[in-house]
Amino acid sequence: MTFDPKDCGTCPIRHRAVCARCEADELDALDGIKFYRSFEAGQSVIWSGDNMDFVASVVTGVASLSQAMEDGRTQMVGLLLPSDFLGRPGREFAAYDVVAVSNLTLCCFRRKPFEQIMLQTPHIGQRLLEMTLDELDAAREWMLILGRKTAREKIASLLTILARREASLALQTAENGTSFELPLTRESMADYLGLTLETVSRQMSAFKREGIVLLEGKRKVTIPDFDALMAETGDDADGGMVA
Amino acid sequence: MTFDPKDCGTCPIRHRAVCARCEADELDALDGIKFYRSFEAGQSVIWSGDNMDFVASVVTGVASLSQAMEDGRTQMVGLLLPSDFLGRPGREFAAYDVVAVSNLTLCCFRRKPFEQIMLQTPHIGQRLLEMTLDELDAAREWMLILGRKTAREKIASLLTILARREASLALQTAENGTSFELPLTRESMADYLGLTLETVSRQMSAFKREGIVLLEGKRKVTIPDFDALMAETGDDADGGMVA
DNA sequence: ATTGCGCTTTGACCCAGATCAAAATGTATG
DNA sequence: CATACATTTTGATCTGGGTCAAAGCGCAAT
Repeated sequence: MTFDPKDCGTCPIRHRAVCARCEADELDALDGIKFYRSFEAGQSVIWSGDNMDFVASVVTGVASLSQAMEDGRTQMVGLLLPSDFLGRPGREFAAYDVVAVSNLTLCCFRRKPFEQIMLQTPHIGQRLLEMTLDELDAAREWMLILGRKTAREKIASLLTILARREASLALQTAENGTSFELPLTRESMADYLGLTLETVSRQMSAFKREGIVLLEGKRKVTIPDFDALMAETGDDADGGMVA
Repeated sequence: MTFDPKDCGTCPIRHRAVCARCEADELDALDGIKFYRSFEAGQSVIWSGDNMDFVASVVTGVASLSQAMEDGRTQMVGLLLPSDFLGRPGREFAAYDVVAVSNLTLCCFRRKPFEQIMLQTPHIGQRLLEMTLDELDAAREWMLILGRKTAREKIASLLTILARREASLALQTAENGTSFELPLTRESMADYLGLTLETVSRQMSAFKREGIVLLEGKRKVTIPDFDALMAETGDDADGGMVA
């Protein structure tokens, strides 16, 4: 099925995005205020403090939210994958720097009318609440990673998270281990984890040396034994994230 | 005005909590499923993984949410002050350890009926969404602190946050600087900031020695020059948190 | 093929904060 | 008011990850 921007029925994130619970007439209302925007890998979507007159769903690709300190230190505070929501209803100015980590397509809604529609459409607010609560849980797991884990555990945790997301969004798990395209550069990984890119590189090399991950080229990652990787995250064995 | 548990009109968090936007009849519905619980400083409210059949608003006092790793490392991931919401509608088991940091009073709602009422009362869902978005912003500011700030900047940031909260909840700023009761032990501060308690103590001593904060006893904190403290946080001078 | 450029790897060294240990403050209890 | 226990402070030492520096890739453009 190819994606026809005119028809939400063909949209790849139709049943996971903020519009997931909408009925046909509700989709029509949204359709009237929506437009698509695309960005190439590396491009900036918006800068913190800029006026932001839209909110959006990530349709394809990956975007990062990050905060910068004036001396240049940077911390990624959000990683948006397909179906994730960008922006905050009621907020006029962007709170974070948003960058297209890979090629990116957004389904944008003009903010003011979106807020209006939201008032009349409980389904949207309900879904947004659910998504926001999920993001808050993810942020809290991330805080444990940032505050208490070693560099090695941080890398293992990130790979685990990416592998799981891949598995949930995609295809099937090949028997010979999980395998996916790393959407992040070493620097982005460092910004995600509160490390330097050198430390990220060293730990990746260590995992490669130990056979816990296999690297083809710089970006293709294969995890032959997912449990072995999990054991390095420092988390409970029983995959019991957010119990 | 003294607080009469029978009458939401006298409730100190009436216009900030999850029920802030409720009309009289909506409050009545909530009233039918609510009950109060109190905890002494240090007591556990609930353990991660426990069955949690209520959600709640903090009425008075302070509670912490934290995550523990099996080897004992602990990271605080939420600090709930009066009017903050505890629990997640639709979630059966607690995701975090919740501890009463100071003496604590909760206004609890039985979870199942609360979820029911929420479906019929957009005002509650709307307010909860707003509060959750605020918490997500706070979590993201916190992630910058955990990932990129020095110990000194972390302490300054925490004191700034507490002082600001105090200022917003309370009275007036005395001309001779802000002053408040530190609700956290050195260990809790360490858990909040991803440090050890020794490092927290050393940095507090340094600020005291430099006259940036004044300590009476172990808990009473006075900040003679708020801008001087702000300058130590590493944030933009123009107080422009979450722009 | 060669140059250039962005990204990654690797090495050598250093330091902020962790760890280990002890003393100094409270502050409850009998 | 002495004892016991929790909390905090301070000191001495160690180390994981940061910093600085220099090679190694790929890959695109000429």
